[in-house]
Amino acid sequence: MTRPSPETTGITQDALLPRDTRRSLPIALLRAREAVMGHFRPMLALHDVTEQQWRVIRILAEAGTLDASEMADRAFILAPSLTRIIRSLEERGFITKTKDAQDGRRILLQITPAGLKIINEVSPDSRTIYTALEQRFGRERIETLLDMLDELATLNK
Amino acid sequence: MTRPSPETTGITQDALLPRDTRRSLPIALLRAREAVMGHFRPMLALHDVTEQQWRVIRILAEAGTLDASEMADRAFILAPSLTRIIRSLEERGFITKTKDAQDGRRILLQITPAGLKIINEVSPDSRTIYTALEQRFGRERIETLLDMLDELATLNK
DNA sequence: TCAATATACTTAACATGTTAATGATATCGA
DNA sequence: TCGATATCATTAACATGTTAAGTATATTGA
Repeated sequence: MTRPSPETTGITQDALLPRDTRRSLPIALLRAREAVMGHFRPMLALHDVTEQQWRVIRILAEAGTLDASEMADRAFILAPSLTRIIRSLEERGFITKTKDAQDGRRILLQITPAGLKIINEVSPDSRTIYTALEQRFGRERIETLLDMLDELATLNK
Repeated sequence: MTRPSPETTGITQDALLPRDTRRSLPIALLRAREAVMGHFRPMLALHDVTEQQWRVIRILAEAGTLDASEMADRAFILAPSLTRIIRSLEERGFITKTKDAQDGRRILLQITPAGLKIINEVSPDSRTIYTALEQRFGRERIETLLDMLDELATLNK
């Protein structure tokens, strides 16, 4: 995995070139994420939920009632996307949406029995996949990786 | 950062619950990636290029002429997205698109002088941001992280 | 109290992600 | 040689990402 010589790159002013793309942190993060999701996505598709829809109902099951802002934080979904996902999940009967009585700006989200049903259907498959990943990559190393990723994510906070 | 007790989560059947969302590898990868791109995106926006457009012209500058499939591999962009990005970059005069004479299915991509101009404008800013990141996170640790991410991405190949 | 400001969510507009289907060209094999 | 199959790129359709603007409600401070 050495960098090709300038003669083969079509460019010679090496000092002006950006970093080697193959060691780019953003792309490496994308590839890794995609590799991981590649294991989960087909299974989620079988249950007819998208990755983001799954994140939202899963977090609701985990945390109980949440308002949209907190959900956006936890699921790491931007507000405009969340608005659409909430609409879709509500139409499909997986969650309910009510206005907060104390603060009329806030929208409270709650999972429904149908939502819990999906959770119970998907969770075993999800666990199986995750366990296999853990065994292949190593539980310890996943923990290490999670710690590094968290540090990277919170560098400027 | 301990998991809340079941009483506060709205759920009691813990065995059926998915893994703790806060230690989810896909979300952690997303957060980390977003944190990194958060440094670069505003700068790219000033130069009026998206992250993906930047990846494409940067790889073209690095590698010379490439066909669309190879570009998709290297930039980690799916073919349908790449089709649109190529159209946009061609309209803006940053790349040229020609049919391969040997294989009529393939599209050959090449960077233009205008494309190189953008590279030369953006690269210094990009390097500055990356260097700052390296200093804060540690060059060694970035290398370690890149290795782990690469391994994760290639687990099933 | 009330005007200015801030916050929570939504909408708009455009770019990209994702899967499936399609069209065009190459390649393979009987 | 030619039909079956594979490969490359595009299109279609829908979901999400991203930034900016808009709407409604809360909060603040003179």
